[in-house]
Amino acid sequence: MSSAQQTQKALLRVARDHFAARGYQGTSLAQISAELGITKQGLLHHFGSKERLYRAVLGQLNQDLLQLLFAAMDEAEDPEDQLERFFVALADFSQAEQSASALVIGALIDGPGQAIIAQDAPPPLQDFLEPLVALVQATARWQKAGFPAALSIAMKLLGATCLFPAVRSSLALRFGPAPLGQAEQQAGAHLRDLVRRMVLE
Amino acid sequence: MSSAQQTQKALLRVARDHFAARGYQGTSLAQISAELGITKQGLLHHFGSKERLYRAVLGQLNQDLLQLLFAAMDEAEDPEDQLERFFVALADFSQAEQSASALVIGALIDGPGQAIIAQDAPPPLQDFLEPLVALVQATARWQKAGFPAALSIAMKLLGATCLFPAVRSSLALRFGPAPLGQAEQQAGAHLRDLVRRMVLE
DNA sequence: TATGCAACTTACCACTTGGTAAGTTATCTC
DNA sequence: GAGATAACTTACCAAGTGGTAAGTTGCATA
Repeated sequence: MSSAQQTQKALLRVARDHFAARGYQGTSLAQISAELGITKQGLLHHFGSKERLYRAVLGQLNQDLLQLLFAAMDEAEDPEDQLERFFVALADFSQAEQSASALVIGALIDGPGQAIIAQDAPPPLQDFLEPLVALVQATARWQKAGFPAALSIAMKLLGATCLFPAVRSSLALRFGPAPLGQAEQQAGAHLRDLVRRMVLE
Repeated sequence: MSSAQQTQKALLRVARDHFAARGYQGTSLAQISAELGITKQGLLHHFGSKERLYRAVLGQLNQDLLQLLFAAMDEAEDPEDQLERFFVALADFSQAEQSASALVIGALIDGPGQAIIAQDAPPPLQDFLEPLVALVQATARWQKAGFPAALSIAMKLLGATCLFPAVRSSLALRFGPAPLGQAEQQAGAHLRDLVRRMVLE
């Protein structure tokens, strides 16, 4: 990997954490570049604008999610098992990369529609959402219910998976770090149970 | 009701919609006051600061959620039925008041921890979260699992309920308004099913 | 050694942000 | 009618925003 790609990856990593922790509007290029030890304009040199930087972060996230999804689809035969594996993998991923779930929620909430992302650009995470909904629709339980039903179910599963990791630090302040640690340990099993119950007849 | 209270309610309503649609950081006092037809300083006169205005909005939301929760608890005997009724009521409420679910997610994500809300102040929605978790813990399935498990389950149910309404407009742009309308119609039934499957043994 | 180019930096810029100070107007009570 | 108080307004302000322009540095290749 060239050193240019290395630096870009480092920039993206720091930018991703800032966007995840404070949202798009709450993140300033000055903050990111200060943490990187470069000037704001050095950051702009690589990505051109704040919006393009955000899109690059979401593009990376999109790839990560797609990789999790396809890996889960390779590991199992039935769509039901594939979904279960994917969401558990997503929960694990969100636990390891604290930023992921907050980014997912943020990208969905202020993805298109608001002025953050240009309307002609492809909506962020769309490449990931479409096969996910298709996978829900491939299950025996939901294949006759139509696309809107599959979309509704997919969003419920995604919400159940992503909210907890995204608000983890907030909950730790509310209920104490010890209960939160225990809750986090059990979250994976609970999620597996939830997905199975929603996907099996 | 005095006219002062009436105007304050109108201010809160408009502010709530802005905070819900664009988040705390993305909302400016100038935008809110422009929509209200008053000056930014007229708005500050009532609430003192942006943070206090936000806290007032979240306080109102907290009351609304508590009312839904207690109403559900009055309507049924078993904690399982109470939970089912509450989450369906919350979904209906989120459909009527488009801002509610986005506010819930926002309040949880950037509630305490970040610099938005002063750390000594009580965390927003805490009065609502505690009885909700307690209600989960009162069910036969989860009462032996301990508080952390109940917290994990409560957040999953909340995420499953709130994500879809919060990202509704974004999804409408992605998949078209017609499928979204159908998905919205079925979301209540899906949610009822999900809560029941997670709460019953 | 010369050329070119990516990777920056310094210096700005126009604009918006939340917030303060002081003054004005209307309303309500005594 | 007098006085107080709530409900504003106009006029600012310092700080921070994303972004542009122009220059500098260092390295790779011809």
